[in-house]
Amino acid sequence: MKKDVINIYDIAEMAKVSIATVSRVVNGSDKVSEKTRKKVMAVIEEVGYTPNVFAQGLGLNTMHTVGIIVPTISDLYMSSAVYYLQEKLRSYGYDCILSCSGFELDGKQRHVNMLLSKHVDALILVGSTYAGNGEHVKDTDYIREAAQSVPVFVVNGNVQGDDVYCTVNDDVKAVYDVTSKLIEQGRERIVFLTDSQSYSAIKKRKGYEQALEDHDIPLRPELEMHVVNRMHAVRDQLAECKVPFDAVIASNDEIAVGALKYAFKKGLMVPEELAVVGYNNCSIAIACEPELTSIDNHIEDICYQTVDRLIAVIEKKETNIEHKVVIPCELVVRGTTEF
Amino acid sequence: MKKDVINIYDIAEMAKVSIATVSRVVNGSDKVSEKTRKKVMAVIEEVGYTPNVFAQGLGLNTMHTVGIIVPTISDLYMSSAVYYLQEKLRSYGYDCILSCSGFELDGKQRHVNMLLSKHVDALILVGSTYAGNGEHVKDTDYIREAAQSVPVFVVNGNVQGDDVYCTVNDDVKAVYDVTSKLIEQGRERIVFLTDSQSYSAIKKRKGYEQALEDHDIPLRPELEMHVVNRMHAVRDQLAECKVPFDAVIASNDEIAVGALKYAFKKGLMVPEELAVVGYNNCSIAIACEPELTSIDNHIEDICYQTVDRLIAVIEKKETNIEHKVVIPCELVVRGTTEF
DNA sequence: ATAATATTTGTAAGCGCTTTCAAATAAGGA
DNA sequence: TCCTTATTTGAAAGCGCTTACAAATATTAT
Repeated sequence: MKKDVINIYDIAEMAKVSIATVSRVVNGSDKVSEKTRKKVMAVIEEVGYTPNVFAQGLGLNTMHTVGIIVPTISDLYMSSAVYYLQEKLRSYGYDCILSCSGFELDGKQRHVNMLLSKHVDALILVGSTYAGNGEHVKDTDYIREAAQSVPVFVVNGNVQGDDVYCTVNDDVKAVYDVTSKLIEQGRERIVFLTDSQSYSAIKKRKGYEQALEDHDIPLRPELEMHVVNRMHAVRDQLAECKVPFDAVIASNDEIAVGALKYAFKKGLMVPEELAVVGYNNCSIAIACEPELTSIDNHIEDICYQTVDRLIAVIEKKETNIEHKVVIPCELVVRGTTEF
Repeated sequence: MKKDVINIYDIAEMAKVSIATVSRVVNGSDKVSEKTRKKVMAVIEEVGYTPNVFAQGLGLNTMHTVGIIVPTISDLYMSSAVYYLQEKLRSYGYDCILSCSGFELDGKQRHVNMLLSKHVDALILVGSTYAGNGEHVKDTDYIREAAQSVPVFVVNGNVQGDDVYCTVNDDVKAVYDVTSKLIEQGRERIVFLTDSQSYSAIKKRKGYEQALEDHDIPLRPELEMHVVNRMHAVRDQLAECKVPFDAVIASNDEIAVGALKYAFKKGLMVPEELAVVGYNNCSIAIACEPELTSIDNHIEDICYQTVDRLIAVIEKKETNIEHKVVIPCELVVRGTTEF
């Protein structure tokens, strides 16, 4: 099966130079006379030589690989994040090792350690750094610890630390704005639905609460609901809500569709009787009818920003890279609101 | 940043044994007396030693890593495949390097080579081995070539070759059955929608055509449509169909939802006036209203089957592993049909 | 108790590459 | 032309690990 693989010695011999010279031309660097470079390159091309990554790694202690940890990938938000991240990384010549850790802390911790032991050049953690009560909790200690070995980049999470870099959305503003818009259209009983206590969920809630406050609308705890991330469950949970409501803001599109299903079952007109706003603007948002107004978090921008800074950190050894970058969201208006 | 890393020599010294012994206990294998094993383990635990993968790789020429190549990951089918694959692989102690190659042949080829140069232990290709005219074409030559270096596993594609292993659905039967069911309910003008010429698309079409033939219904070419994989495009394309129709079978759920949107726009009753069947049974199938009847391809089973055989091949060096395994599909009935 | 055998441990030779340092060659100045 | 300096090359020492083989120790049979 394995076909004999040719190594640097073979090339050296064929090109009649030393292995050091071959190594130099392979790595582009250093001073090699144009003549010998051509000669060596010719041989390399001819036999199709690629250096052994292990040996290379042993020497350089890098494999041009970054580890990506997501809680799950069977979720449109996560999968598109992974897609953009790996695409951009590849454009810089880096591969990525993917790891789905689940949502639990110890899973994440384990996966971080596994990736570190693989000698990745950096780590990217996507989403869901639980923030507990809203404070900066020590659940993120393992991230800071990992950052002692390798720079860590957090997508849509907030972690402070020396070699930790975050890229986040301005979720507070996005939800504040859309809530305000609903209020200004005369809706006063706005449900806020979220499925987690993640950093971004907390920001979204803050935007919601702030908007109510600024418009002198009392906050009703019954309208701030915690749901599981499944459409039918959301639908049923809404059906049990005692207090009437005329709008729903959801922390992702799946939950929003659950709200739509609730309206459908109840026979409510959308958006007239119930306005619904989703989040992430993923493909599910246009699968339903009417199509979902959703807040687009520009995940593509977030990922590109993240990778750009990652490369800057690990390659150029730059030191003045921003530790936190905020990407704006954009409201995409469709049929579930009257905007 | 990088903290000093301790190596096998340190452990050997601390445990007062040779590095060979340390290596033995790390690799679990071989004969090491229980006493020394405990002693060494204690030291390892205490200082938290993990072997350097590069050095390990240099010796063993494996890194316990498999490469996964998907055309894209921002697609629910692909992302769940990746999810299940990597989950199962990890349970065997393997990591995976993910690579999104795009749908083009040369992209795939490039990505295969990149992964091979990373010394993966095996390669998994998901979906879309284009089959051209339905024959076994040489677009798959690069796969056979890759299989000379490392065993290759194809999920939902059909490639023959020495070290190539395939796991596929019985799509012919699934579509045959559902088409027959529609016909037996009196529907005669059934549209078949597909977005590709992939191996599985061809099987699906075959099932469709066979069912028509067996029920003496003439095949109408206008009803076999090739569409792009975007809901609105599908909707508009259906609107342009000159021939009337009363059922749609789509090669994935996204396309099926496009058909639903067509019905909605036209004011057609679903399922009474138009029945719709999707494929893959992904979350989008329950986002729409009525919810989509869809053929579940049991991607989880496919992935597990694939990984089980992969491990059997690369670890146990077994030789009588099946080269092709067929996983049955299951029709999940919801509101878009009258089954 | 001693020889013969089985078990455990250690020594040392790679694995393929990078890189320092010295040697060889080319270029420049007198 | 010969000597000094810049440039290009090569020899060799690792990087941290695995593993064949030899040495040492423990076990069993006689």
